[in-house]
Amino acid sequence: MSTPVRVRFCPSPTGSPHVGLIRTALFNYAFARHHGGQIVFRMEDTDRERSTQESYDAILDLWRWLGLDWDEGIEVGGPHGPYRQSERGEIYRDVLARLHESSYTYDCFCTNDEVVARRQASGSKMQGYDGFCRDLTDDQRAAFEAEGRNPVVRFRMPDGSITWNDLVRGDITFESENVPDFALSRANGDPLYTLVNPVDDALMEITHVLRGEDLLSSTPRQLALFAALVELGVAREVPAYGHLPYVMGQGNKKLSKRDPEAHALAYRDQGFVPEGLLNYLALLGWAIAADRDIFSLEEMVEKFDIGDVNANPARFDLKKAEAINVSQMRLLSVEEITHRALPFLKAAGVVGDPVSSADAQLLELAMPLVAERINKLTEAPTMLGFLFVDEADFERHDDLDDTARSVVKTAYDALAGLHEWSTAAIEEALRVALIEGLELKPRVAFGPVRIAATGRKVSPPLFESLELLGRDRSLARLHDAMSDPRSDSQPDSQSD
RNA sequence: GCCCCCGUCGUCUAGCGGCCUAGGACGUCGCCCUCUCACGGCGGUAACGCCGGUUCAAAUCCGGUCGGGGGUACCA
Repeated sequence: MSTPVRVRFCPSPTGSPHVGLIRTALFNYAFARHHGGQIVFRMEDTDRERSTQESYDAILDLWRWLGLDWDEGIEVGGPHGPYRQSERGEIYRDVLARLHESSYTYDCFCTNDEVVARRQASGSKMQGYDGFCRDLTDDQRAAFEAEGRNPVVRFRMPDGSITWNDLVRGDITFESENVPDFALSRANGDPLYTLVNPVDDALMEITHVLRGEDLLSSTPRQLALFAALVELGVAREVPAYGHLPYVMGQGNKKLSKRDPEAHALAYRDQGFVPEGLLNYLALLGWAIAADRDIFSLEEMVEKFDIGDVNANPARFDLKKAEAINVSQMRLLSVEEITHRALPFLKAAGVVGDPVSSADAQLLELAMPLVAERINKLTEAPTMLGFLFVDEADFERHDDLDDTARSVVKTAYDALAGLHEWSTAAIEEALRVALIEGLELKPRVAFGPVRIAATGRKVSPPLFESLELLGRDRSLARLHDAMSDPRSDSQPDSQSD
């Protein structure tokens, strides 16, 4: 009987959440759910300078939008709380005291400049802390304190080597001599990530740590600390570690917060569906099968194996992300697309909030026309606006030249006498008048009519659109278009 | 400098010794479908960084080399 899997989401609420953060969360999610395990969500807000409530809220928004749920942690509570590290100061102070009692740590009074100066003086090529304060005498301590210096607490790295079997990369070994003693708390007493992250993993009984490759080199330090925590009875066991590959941007650098495509929330705002973003992110380092790349979160959970994760960095490709998103959108029903597009339609003022019953009815008829041709939810308002706008506010976004206006006139004449205002009748009338009568190519014939009726070169299918627009509005717009050039000149001025 | 990670089409990847004259997807190019757009269909393009070894056989295993990335904080 193996111990149940427990993983954690542990973002730092600094700035706008990054897609790499989501990728990491997604893999943790898939791993935990695949094994029927639990997910703990804690906020690592020990950096008081950079942590913000705004960022905290954005992270929660994002997780909820994506549907990455958790079992324990912020917002939902649990037996190992509180789940904001800023509220766990007491716990860290206690652990620090116990580590100190057992001489796992020591006070260090050095400034960074002093360390660098000593390194240079000795001609050492090593960097990082040199262990100067490891064995201070009482007199030395007193001297530093007399200077008014406050010490940081450093962890005493044990001798030997540290090896772990990385879930993604296999055996990795560091020699301790290459891992300098590191600080666990600031001189002002504030705990640092180096302490807080392993301590909480221990206390929250995390069994598997899947995190970004950027943290790989801090793993030997955490493992050494963990060994001490186990000795002290703070930790039950050392979790397994797996380091996920980087998400790269353009060129050969990490996708940074500077890159616009790094901001996860932007995808929601640009009209991606969560299924699309998640599916694309899953592809960054993992594949469900050799010949398939469209799948649901549920399918990912079912098939996910951390051992299958690729160790090499993946470049974020917006084009592919968009393509995957389109594929996911096509899998949604018209009703679902309508539901998802509604906030965008409201925001654009295409429909009111709440939606009137007339608009709701029209929407139900119109959405089938656009659901399968929009690639992002934000395209819905652009495509549907012409149907909902008041006639007084209707405007044409594309121009008509004289030839086009004469086509519109012919179309108007053909439609004005129509007995039945249906898609089929409209199409028949326009084809007879324009294709057969004027002998025009379809695109030359219908383009001007489209612009006249919808205001744009791109719209839902024309005949259906005219039917939905209704006879009166359609004819009025055509009439307006054929007689009202947007320039100063009048249409009949040239016949003088 | 030192330490660690990584190396298959432009990009994401499949491949875990023979099924590979290396498969899929995105991109790109050409064609088809077509009332616009989007979708869709067909076809083309394009990769195992290099050098050694192990083996009857290597993209797959080993060593080296080169290249890329990260770390080397009182950030996370």
